[in-house]
Amino acid sequence: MSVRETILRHKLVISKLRHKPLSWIEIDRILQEQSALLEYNLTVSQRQFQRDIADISSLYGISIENNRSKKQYFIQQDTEEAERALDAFDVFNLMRLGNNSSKKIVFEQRRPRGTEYLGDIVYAIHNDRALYFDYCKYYETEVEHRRLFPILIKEVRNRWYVIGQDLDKDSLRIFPLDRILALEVVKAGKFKSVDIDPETLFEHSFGIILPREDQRIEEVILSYSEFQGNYIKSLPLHHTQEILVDNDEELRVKLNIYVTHDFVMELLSVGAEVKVIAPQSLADSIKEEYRKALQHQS
DNA sequence: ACCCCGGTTTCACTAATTAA
DNA sequence: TTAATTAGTGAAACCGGGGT
Repeated sequence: MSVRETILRHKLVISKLRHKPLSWIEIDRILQEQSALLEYNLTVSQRQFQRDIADISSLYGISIENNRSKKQYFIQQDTEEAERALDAFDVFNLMRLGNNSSKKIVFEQRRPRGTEYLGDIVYAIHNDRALYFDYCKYYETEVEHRRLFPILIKEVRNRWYVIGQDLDKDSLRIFPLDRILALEVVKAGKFKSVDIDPETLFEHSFGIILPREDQRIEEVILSYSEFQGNYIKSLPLHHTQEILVDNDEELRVKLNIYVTHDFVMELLSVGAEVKVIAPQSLADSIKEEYRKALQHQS
């Protein structure tokens, strides 16, 4: 009957349901078993369980539904957000339950990600507001004031970015949120029409680097070692990734993207695990990078 | 000692779905 | 189509903990 019990119950229900759908009878049984195991009483009435479902939905954005023909509850998961919500929920619980500086859980060290501004920025985008903020170009040293008309926010590799029209420079700019300070949402009606489709803007970009004016989308074919191929299969480089060959010698994939600097760096980061099949220009620039790297070492 | 609050249970009822 | 079963909802009462 404590808050702790409620949270524990939510966690248990979600993790079990995530594993497989369960009927109320089964859920009740699981809660009973766990109550015997732990020193908490997690058993509740079915009515309360209904409220839990509602609470879980509003707290974590995870929606539990019932399949009436099978009489089973299950987690409705057909969106990316739902998946994200579950991830966030896992981490949340890890941090809560593994509390008071347990040495058994090691989190990656990271700086604040600027996510505290996410809400404001989303609001500004929806309501055609401008953003005024200070931007630290190089960590903490110099700060410049920026005025931006935000168009979209995007997450790339655990970092959030806001993309918009710079009101002073009158061009499209990208700012990582973790270097934004003192953000203000300001009314700025006149800077409206920006001719950009957020859906397609980054469609063929590897990360958040926008292609140059004259840059073309290229068909990139890569051959990964079997070992590295497993990573590539589970976490595709790009949503256009297509598997051409998958055997015990190589994983060959095709991507349709702009070859930008960050993409080249990504390929370099796995060293000899990847071979560029096409285009030749990319293979050349990889070779060139390695050649320079060799020269740097005495 | 007392009250208040929030989570919980109980109960009565409705809605949806399946079985007959 | 109807009856039966079960999920879902609302209201009221209950109860334990925390604060005054």
